[in-house]
Amino acid sequence: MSSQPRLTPTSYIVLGLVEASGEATPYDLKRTVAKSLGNFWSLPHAQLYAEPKRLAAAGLLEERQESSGRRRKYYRLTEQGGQALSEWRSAPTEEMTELRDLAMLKIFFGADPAQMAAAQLPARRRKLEEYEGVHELIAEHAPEGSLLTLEAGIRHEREWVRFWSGLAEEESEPG
Amino acid sequence: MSSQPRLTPTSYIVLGLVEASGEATPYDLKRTVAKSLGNFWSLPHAQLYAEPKRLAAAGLLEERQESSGRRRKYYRLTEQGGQALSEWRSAPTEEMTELRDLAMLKIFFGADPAQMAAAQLPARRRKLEEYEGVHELIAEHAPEGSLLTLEAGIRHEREWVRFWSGLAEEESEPG
DNA sequence: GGGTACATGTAATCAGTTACATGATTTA
DNA sequence: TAAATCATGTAACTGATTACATGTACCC
Repeated sequence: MSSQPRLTPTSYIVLGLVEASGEATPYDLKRTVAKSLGNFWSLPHAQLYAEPKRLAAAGLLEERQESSGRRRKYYRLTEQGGQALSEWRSAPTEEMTELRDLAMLKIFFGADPAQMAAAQLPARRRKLEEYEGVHELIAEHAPEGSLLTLEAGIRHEREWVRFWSGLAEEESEPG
Repeated sequence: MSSQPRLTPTSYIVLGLVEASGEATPYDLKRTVAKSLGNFWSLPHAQLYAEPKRLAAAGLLEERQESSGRRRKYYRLTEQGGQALSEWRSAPTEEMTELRDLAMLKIFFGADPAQMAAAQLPARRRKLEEYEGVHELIAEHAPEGSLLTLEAGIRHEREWVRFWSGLAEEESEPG
């Protein structure tokens, strides 16, 4: 009768993705993460095998295994799992993520800002462009939640680009 | 002769803080983190006991214990530790932290944006004000690195405030 | 002089990461 | 048909978090 283990963000990611799919294998989850969620909250694929198992043991997912061929494991929400997900999702949170940015950590400890900016700026710009491309592609049909997430990501990338631009050494115009 | 264990960000935080102090006990580190670094990269205090021990075993810190009274442990950088820190610090990184924001995760999975905004906005505003207060206090004398870190934090908080403001339900003016 | 908060640390657990392993498809 | 890549998973490790535990100083 499934004593509750601690539910982590990873747990809810799995529950949420399974809900969206109806039924999914860990590999399905992996692909979905790669496409949609992974940009702002990625997970190593091993967790997408381990976590559903935990959740199934806790009674929040139901596991079904193919009896032949690849013997894939399919998961779907149980009543209990659906309820846990709804409760979590509809509970507003004040929690605020820390920056935890490696480049900033180095700067905190005295690294040269201009040098760090030289490495960060192009990477941030690339990422920003990528996001903006995706946004254009999916703006019409994507569910509101994933659009908003993407938009938040874009805003913060823009902020990073502004920030690092300010620290980058000015390239003097040739001529 | 101390085989290198994996050095994590936590390791460099400890090395960096010890370098800044000259010599420090885990409790000193804890207080320093609480004041300066903890806002953008916090650690549970137990790690500030465990990690110096690891680093000492690896030859990057030198441990000295009081022989009486509280028998505190004092740590200072070894040559090797100083070098590891310098190398890490001066290596520019392209790595980009993901957002990993709980509220956004809930929204991704369909939570009501206005409700989430109602919880996030005041919290973000408080944090922003706090940062701005600290900034005014230390702007004159703080080392460049910690000022920049704080400024990055402020910019991102502002972005969050803008973002959630856009999602918050407009309070209709009474009258 | 008894309680409360600060100081200092250890132990146990567990989630997350890395590494390993192998079967099925596709492609050259 | 060999090589490479995709699909599917398990095992081992270890850093991070939580919980526990005790000593010292301060306060009423």
